Formats: sequence, structure tokens, C-alpha cells
Amino acid sequence: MPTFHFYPIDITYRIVSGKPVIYLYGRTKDGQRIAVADRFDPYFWAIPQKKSVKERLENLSGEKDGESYSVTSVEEKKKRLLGKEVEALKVTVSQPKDVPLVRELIREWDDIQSVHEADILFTRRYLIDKKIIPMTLVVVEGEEGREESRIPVIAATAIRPAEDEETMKGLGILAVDIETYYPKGKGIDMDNNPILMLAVHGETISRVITWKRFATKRRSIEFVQDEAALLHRFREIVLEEQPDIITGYFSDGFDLPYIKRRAEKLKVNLDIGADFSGISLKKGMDTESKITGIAHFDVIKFVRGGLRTSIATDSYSLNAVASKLLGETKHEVELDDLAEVWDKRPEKLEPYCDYNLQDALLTYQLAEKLLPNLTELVKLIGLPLQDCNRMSFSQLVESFLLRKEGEFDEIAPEKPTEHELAKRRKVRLQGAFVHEPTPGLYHDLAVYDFRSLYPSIIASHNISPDTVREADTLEEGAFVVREEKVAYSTAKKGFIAAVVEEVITRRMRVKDILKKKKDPFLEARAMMLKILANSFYGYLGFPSARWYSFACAASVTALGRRYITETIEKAEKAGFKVLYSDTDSIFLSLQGKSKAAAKKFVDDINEHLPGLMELEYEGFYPSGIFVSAKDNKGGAKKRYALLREDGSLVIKGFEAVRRNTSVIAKEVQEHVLKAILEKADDKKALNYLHGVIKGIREKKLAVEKMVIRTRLTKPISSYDAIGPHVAIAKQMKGKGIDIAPGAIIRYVVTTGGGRIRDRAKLPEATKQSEYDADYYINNQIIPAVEKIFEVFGHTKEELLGKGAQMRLLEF
DNA sequence: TATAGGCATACGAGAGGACATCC
DNA sequence: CGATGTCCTCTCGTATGCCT
Repeated sequence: MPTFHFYPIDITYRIVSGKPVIYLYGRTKDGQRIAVADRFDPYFWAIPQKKSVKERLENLSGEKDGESYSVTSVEEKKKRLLGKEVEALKVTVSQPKDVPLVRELIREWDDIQSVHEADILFTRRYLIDKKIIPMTLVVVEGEEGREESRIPVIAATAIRPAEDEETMKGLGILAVDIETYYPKGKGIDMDNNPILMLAVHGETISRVITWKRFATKRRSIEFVQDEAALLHRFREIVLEEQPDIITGYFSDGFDLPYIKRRAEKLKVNLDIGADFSGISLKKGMDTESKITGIAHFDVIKFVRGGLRTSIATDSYSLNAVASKLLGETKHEVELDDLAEVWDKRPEKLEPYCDYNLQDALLTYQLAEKLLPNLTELVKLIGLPLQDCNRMSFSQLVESFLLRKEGEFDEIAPEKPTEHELAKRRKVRLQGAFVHEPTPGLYHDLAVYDFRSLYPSIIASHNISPDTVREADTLEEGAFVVREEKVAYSTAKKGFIAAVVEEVITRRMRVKDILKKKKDPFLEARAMMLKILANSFYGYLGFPSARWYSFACAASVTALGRRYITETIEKAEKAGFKVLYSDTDSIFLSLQGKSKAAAKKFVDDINEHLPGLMELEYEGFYPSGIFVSAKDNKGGAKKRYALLREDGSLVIKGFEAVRRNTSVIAKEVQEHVLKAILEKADDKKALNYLHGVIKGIREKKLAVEKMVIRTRLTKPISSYDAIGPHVAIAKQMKGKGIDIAPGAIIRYVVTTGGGRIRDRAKLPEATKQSEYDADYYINNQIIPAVEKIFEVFGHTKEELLGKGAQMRLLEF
């Protein structure tokens, strides 16, 4: 029997002669594309009330809506449900579609207590049970069958993961980007507006295909007869290139669905899938586009999803993300004019082709850059790239737990019912502790952080839904969280606590190796492990989670508060002055002590911390400033600025780092903070401020500096309070511009009376003489710097330059 | 088909008061 | 002189976007 070593990339199933067959698509070690077909039977778990139900289950079959269903076998297994031993029944049915049918049926039975894991997708069940991890080497025994397929199909007789967990390398990526006919002011219309150009970029290809001829020397531009020919060429290129991954930027919702629709319209057969299928769409809240046998990597879904917390950007445009991750900004063209240029001035199309190709290139580079992260996620979670690409944090955790539960003989708890969900949503979880700072300018600060505070609490105190006990438990050694009136058994490692501990220790090992040698793949692994570890606490408090536990989530934060306040007390006892603290960080004033003493402080703390918990010395800062809150009720939390030893600034919470503040106010605030932190030079900062105010009054500043950007978070019609950005969004909609939730609205406030929203205008339609100087001075600049100058005793009048005049008047 | 909570701030909505005007 | 309308001030709720 021949043996194949191959890396699976995609998975699907089909019913063959009435039986479900799994198809794994991938590439062999020597680069051949193959598919592997394997028989597998769908099943789920039932916990019986009485053992006698087994026989009734075994004989269950019938018909519903003309489709027959049947239970093929029932097996008794000892399992655990939240740590408690149960006699579970493994109910195997004949087809995946029988699973929901049979579940609904038997759920009503009196002798069935509960039904579990019936909602786990068939292909995922297969991967978990066979311990197969996509993009990781698998050994298959079997013969090549005679199926109709683009690539050889091996009928597996045996399949297992390879001994060494070798990861797939050298994947072929093909980036796709289209430009479409899009008349000004009209919405997207896939039925009537053709694709004008299509760019592809891969390792061996970089080309734009378009169907209007113009004179050009670009060898990258290829002309074809018409749109149908363009689609034919796209098909040809995909088949020639045989990519493992097709990538795009929002290609889930735009490029691929558009290509699909146009191909249908023009009757072009886009049979690019390994099984001759085309692009398939999974419609929902947002569309997912899929091609059998090829993984579809939509870069925006990954950047906005799993990597959201690790990549700081206030915009998810291709341009913004590329400049953040690649340090490149693209060359823009006026896309709004494309339709007109196409119709009337085709000789001017070249820049559009360049732009199109550039987008494909940037997307390719982004995919290449992020592939190590996505690959690590695939290896960690064990689901195909297509799925890991689109996962939310809760799905990430849950998929990981489902992969791990077998090691603990656990069965997943059921998803909450609507009623249970409503109940969970009602309770609110107390969060972290934030220490109120005393406003002022400080020198010589040391900053400390608990390393992965919440995950380390979970692991170190065995916090897990299966270890929760009553506070007055008599269980020996149980750890009591008095704040929440619960305790945690220490007799046996809890499922989630053990899993979190494993993630933390794996990350520590990777970090250790990285200290000796740089490695982008290990960097990516460390990053994904951190993201995963940090997601568990939120998951425990997430109402829709299977392993939801209010007690656990509340205990984690309670212990977080306990540890941070204890550390604050110890710092004060050690002679430091505590300036600020938020959740897991502490800012100390050295009070004349040495940096060495500051570094040593962590040892005193760590000596008494349990398990994996650790306080880290984050760094020394020559100066830092905290300001009072607007209402003057004390120091403002989550707003501060620090000066690093290398001269750079750390600004948190201030307008300078907020999107919905005008450019000018951000600039002024940052400038003032810098002057004050570097040299405590408030006089110089004041002079600068007066200069800017004068410039604004005299209308010497560009409109662009006055632009305020605000995100529209919901449909325009559902707003109760109509703010300036909503008013502008309404105007834009009136002009036929497509405005959807998530859009960033830009506006400038112009002169006049009344509400601000009535004076807001689109920046493009605003002249430099029109912006409202008073608004920008009184509502933007002054609020941004007032509290900073207040630290030096400067009043608002002084800031406005009125101080001197008043003194003259008095005199 | 939302991982969690804590917090600052801006602006509109709406109530209530001062004041002017009109009959 | 009371009824009515306008404008201003104040409080509160809504909305956004940050921090950990």
C-alpha cells in the first residue's frame, strides 16, 4: 500500500453512495497537490437519565421533510462534564445532516438529561478526533482512486499525524484585486457594473488584465477582448499558478463575490476549485468566500479580528495597514473618476492599472508578512487557515478548548439557551482597580507590570469552571476568594486552568529560545500564544461561551485587584511614592532612590507571589505628567504622558492619541507635552500656544488641520442623538454616497451660530476662510492643553492671551 | 453572527428660568 | 399683567474612543 506524506490545507466533505466522506486537500512533501478521501461517521454525545435509553436510541430512525435519518450505533463511554464523571452515550448517525435532526428529537425525551457537541461541524470533529493539524505533516496510506477531480484523490486506508510536527513551508500565495465600473455617487452594483481591471500578484506573476486598450509601455498590463475574457484569464492564471493561498483585502465581501457574480452573469465557467466547483459564498452578517482546495486569506479579516489588539491602527484601510506593517504608503489615484476616464479618456487609464497592481502587491506583501502568525494560529488551534483567518477571540478560545478536552476526557457544556443567555447578560462583573493620580509633573519614575496578570492568576490559583466550590467548602487545601464568596479546589488541576498554564509555559519556553536567537516564526508563535492566553479571562465572562463561569471571571478580577493593591502597599512601605496604577501596572516615584533599588523592588514582590505570577520591571522614565479631570473632581485616570530616556514620548488617553480630535489640537497638545516633559519649560510652551491661536484667528492654517474624524457606529436611522458626524453622514447619503456603519466621517466646523452639527461641513467643501476659529480655539485647543498648563498654575485666560491685557486694565 | 470592564470627554436633548414682547 | 416666544444655562443621556 503506497504511503503519502502531505500537508492538508483545506477540508470538506461529500456524501458518496449515501455515506459521508472527508476530503482533505493539500500538498505532498515534494510539492504535488493531492486530495485525500477518508470515511468518517458523524456523532454527538448524550447524557442519559436512565441507562435503558440506550436501546431506544439504537433503534431510532425515521423521516423528516422527506429525508430519512438514522442512528447507526450507540456506545457507552465514561466522560467528564465540568469535572464530574458521567456515563455518556456516543450517538453515531448516518449523515452529518442527521445530527441536528436527532438532537432536536431526543432532547425532548424524559430519559435524556442533556445533549452535547451536536453543533460541532463535521469536518472539525474529524480533525480533532484524528489529531490532524492543517499545514502540519500527515502520513496517509491508500491508493489513488478514479474520481473526477483536478488533482489525484487518494482513498485513505489509514491516516495519522507524522511523528515530527513538521510545518508546511514555501506556500504559493496569489493576491487578487479588482477595480470596477463605479459611477460617481452610485452604490456598488455587481449586476450592472463590470470589472474593468483585475490584478494578480504572486511569486512568478505580477500582472493587470484589462479590456480597454490604450498606449502603454508597461509589460505588466495585459489587454483582453472584453470582461468575459478577463474572467477567463483569471481562471487560467489560477489554474496555472496552483496557489495554496488566494489573498485579497476585503476579498471575502468584495473581490471574490464580485468575480463570482460577473462570471455567472457572463456565463463564464469559473471551475477553479479542486473539485471543479467555483467560488462559493457563505452569507451571513458578512460574507465568507471560499474555493475548494485553496485557502482564502482575507487580510482585513485577520488584522481586524485575531490581531486587533496587537496591531495599533485607527483605520483598517489597506493604505493605513500597509504603512503600519510594511512601512509603505501607496500611491493614490482618484478612484472616483475611474468610470469617467474609462468612458471618455482611456489614454489616461495607465495610472489606474498601476494602482490596481500596487494594491495586489501590497496585499501580497501583507499576506506574506502575516502568514507566520496565521500559520502559528492554525497549528495552535488545529483548524484550517480559512477558519483561523476569520476567528473572533471567543471562537479562538473555544476551538482550542474543544481540541484539548479529549486529554481531560471532558465533554463540552451545551451552548446557553436564549433564556440562560438573558440571565447571564443581566449580571455585571466587577473589573479592575485604577489608582487615582495626583495631578503634577514628576521626575524619576519607575513603571512595573504584572506579566500576563489574568492568565497567571487563572493558572496559579486553579481557577476553572470545574474546580469552583462553595466558599465554606470543607475540601482540604481549597483556595478561598473571599471577595466573591467562592473557593477553588486544589485536589486536581482544573481543565481551563491546566490549559492556560500550558499556554503560558509554552510561551515562556519560546521566549527563552528567542532570547538567544531571533526567529520570525517563533516571534509569531509567542505573539499568538500571548493573544490566546489573554483571551481566556474575557471568554469566561462572555455570556455565549460554553465554558462561561461568572464565578471564575469575577474571581480573576477580584484577585487582580487584591494583588495590585497589596503591591501598592508594599511599594509605599518600601519608601516609594505610588503615582498611578491601572489593572496590572504600577507607576512609582523613586523619591531619591537609585535605579538599582527600583529594579530590586520586583524581587521583594516576586518572592511572595504564587505559581506563574510575576511582577516585571518595565522601565525608568525621567519625567511624567498627570493632570486633573475636567470636572476638577481629582486626578484624571487613563490620561498621562511619560518621557523615555531616549527622548521619545509615551502618551496615553490624551486627545493627542484620539481619532475624534482635530489634527491641530493633537499637534498642539503633543508639542506642549514635549516642552514640559523635556525641560519643564511652560513659558516656551505658552508662547508656542499663543502663536498657534493667532494663526487660527488669522485663518492661516489649512482646512486639513481642522478635520475631525469620527466613526459611524450604527445605521444613521438608529441614532437618538444626532452629532456632527451623523449630520454629515446624512448629507453624504443624500448625495448618493454609500455610508455604512464603520465608516469614518470627516468634517470641519464652520462659523455661524447654533448647534455644532448644523455648522459641520465636508472638508472638501470648506474654504480656509470658513472654519470657525472660536470653535477650534475654545472647543479643541484649549480643552486639550488647559489641564496641562494648570499643573503650572496657568489659567485659561492666560492661555487665551488675556492675562496681560487684564493686568493692564487693572493697572 | 461581540472576549471583559473602567474611564474621560463632547455634544445633543430637554427642562427650567430670565427676559422681552405683545395684547 | 398675563400669555407667549426666545435665548441661555444646567443636567442628563448618548456616543465615541481610549486604557489595561
